[in-house]
Amino acid sequence: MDEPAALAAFAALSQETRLRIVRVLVEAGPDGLAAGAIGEAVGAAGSSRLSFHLGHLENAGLVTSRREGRFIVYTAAYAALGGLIDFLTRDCCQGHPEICGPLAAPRTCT
Amino acid sequence: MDEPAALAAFAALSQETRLRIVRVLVEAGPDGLAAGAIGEAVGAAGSSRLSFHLGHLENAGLVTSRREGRFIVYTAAYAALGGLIDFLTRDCCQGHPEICGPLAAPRTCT
DNA sequence: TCAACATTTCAAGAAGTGTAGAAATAATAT
DNA sequence: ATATTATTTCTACACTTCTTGAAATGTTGA
Repeated sequence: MDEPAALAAFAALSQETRLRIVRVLVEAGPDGLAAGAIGEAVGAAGSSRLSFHLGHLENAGLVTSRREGRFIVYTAAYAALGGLIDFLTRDCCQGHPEICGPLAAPRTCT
Repeated sequence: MDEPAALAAFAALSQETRLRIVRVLVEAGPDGLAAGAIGEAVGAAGSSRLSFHLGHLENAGLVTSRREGRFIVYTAAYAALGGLIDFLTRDCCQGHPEICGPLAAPRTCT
């Protein structure tokens, strides 16, 4: 992930509704979730607002979409999220690995 | 780091000048850098623009400041950056550790 | 105390972002 | 064909953010 992509990702995640969408999609797993279900989960059902935010996230590369019958199913882009984590980690250790200490330790899933 | 703090951090990092400031400060290490030096490094010297962005970053908890004689010295808040990385990592693995795979691997400094 | 330096605060305008409702598109079922 | 369901696109407006220049604040040295 390069700087422009990271900027876009940060901008996408800096909005409550969008951050919620990403979390919901991450929980949903690789199968993804239809727009309607996402809307219900984040409290923006059937609205143009949802489309707006989903579009923003897709633009930033944090989610992908596919049509499935009547539904449009969104999925978290795990690779992009990982790339963002790497970007931050790199930034934080830049030239001074000793500073970050615990940051360089493995992060495990709880 | 909780959700509101993460939102503020993402918002702070979603701006080119501010992202540059953070990178410069991380490189500078724990001694930090005076506002003037930061301004030169990021191409916003002697401007109120710089203050605006530094204030934004400080508000988000990503940098701290202290007066040193005539200078005001800013330092990267490494703990906050680490907290943000943890937040993202947690989000990404939420309920589905097997999904993230490589994300759960140790991140090392290069 | 006065002058110079480093940085911030203030005020105003331009640009960008988020929200809401109505109309448009796409797929399915009758 | 028509109606129904799912979602997006369009338009307009309120709100926030970024930038700029001028004035104010705090610190040091002569």
